[in-house]
Amino acid sequence: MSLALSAPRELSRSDQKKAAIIEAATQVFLRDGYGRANMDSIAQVAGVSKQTIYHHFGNKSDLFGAIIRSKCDQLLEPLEMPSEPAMELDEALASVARQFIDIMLAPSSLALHRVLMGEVQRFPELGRMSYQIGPVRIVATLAAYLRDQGAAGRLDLPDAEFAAEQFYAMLTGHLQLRALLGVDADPSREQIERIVKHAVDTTLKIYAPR
Amino acid sequence: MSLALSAPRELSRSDQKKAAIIEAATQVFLRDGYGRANMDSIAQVAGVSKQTIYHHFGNKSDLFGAIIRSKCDQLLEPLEMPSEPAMELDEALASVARQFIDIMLAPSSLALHRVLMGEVQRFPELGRMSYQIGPVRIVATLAAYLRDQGAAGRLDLPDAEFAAEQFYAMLTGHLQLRALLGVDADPSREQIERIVKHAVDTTLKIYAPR
DNA sequence: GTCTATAGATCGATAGAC
DNA sequence: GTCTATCGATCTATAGAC
Repeated sequence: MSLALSAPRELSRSDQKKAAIIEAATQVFLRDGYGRANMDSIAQVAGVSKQTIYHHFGNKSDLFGAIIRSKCDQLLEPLEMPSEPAMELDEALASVARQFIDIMLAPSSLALHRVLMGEVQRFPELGRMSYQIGPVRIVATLAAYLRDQGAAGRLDLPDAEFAAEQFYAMLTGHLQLRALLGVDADPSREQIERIVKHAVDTTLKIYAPR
Repeated sequence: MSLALSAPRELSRSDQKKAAIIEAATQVFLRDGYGRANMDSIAQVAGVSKQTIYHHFGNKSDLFGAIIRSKCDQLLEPLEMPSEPAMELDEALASVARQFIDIMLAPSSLALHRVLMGEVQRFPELGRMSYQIGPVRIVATLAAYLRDQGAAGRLDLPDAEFAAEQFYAMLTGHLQLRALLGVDADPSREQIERIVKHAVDTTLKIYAPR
């Protein structure tokens, strides 16, 4: 009776376990770091046996690579530039700036960076990958927006890519370093707004059309 | 004969070994990270037995704290602001900026940050300490200089501390993140000069006296 | 494919001689 | 104070039953 029904709409038992392992491993690796994370904890959190993990992922470092990849994909999903021309330039930049800051101060984003930075020597390609998926995509998106504004005559930019990088740097600067070192991990809305306003004002002033 | 001579001018055998342990532990911890560093390697590099380490430092985490403290002290030693009034404002800022960048991209500085960020959960006070000794001191030194320039009428700053933080952020932004993630760890002189010039020009333009 | 049980290796810390 | 030798805990990875 229920034989044919379950085929297309559900993951197989095996794929369910695989997903559970990725979720559990993400949690444990980001909480404990690569070195202190152990396969027994991951198996316990995932509700599977250790051998099931080894069957699906081979070994600890491959499992680590898999969860970093999945986390990177997931973190940058909701990145959107304002496309409505109705929005004023300064409000559009401020809105993007708030988005960047929220992403970069999200607990899982901080945990990802912390874990990754401790392991760049061992997994150089993971550091490069997360940079490509994170900052590079953010800067490219912003640069494209700035270029459009330049073409429309609202800005005078010699190098949109560089301007985007510097905009990003002004936002990220102290907030991210502080958070990564565990100092003032939860800045107030006022602090954030001040930094956003400064970055937007500075960018508009420097690249104002003559 | 040589009995009284050696007293004041040399460290005792014990202190020599202690210094050797700190040097070896710094090297091993910064290279391998806290988790993968092991006491046997440290003992071997220092040329002492493991028990000698335990006698001087109690346990692994206390040894780690000791070497982080010593490294922090040592890294920020050569920080100087230009005090000669002969130097032009833009050249002075550029010279400080180059100093900051050199410090922050120094291999041992990067290694320190990487190791520390991976361990903030376990050693929260070490993250805070390194932030106080590093960025806070840098920003305070720069803010004092900017305040002087403001008092002399060469700048119009509502908040020297904030201006210093933003100057620092513009320098540190992408270079540090990239280096920490192992992407482009050795930027060219041209790249650095471009970032320095942009940070100096921006600061001077924004805070130009009316 | 999934489980239990365990091999094999590493490492922090200590005991005890000198 | 410093050494050698070793314990005991922990963890990755695998063997073998179902």
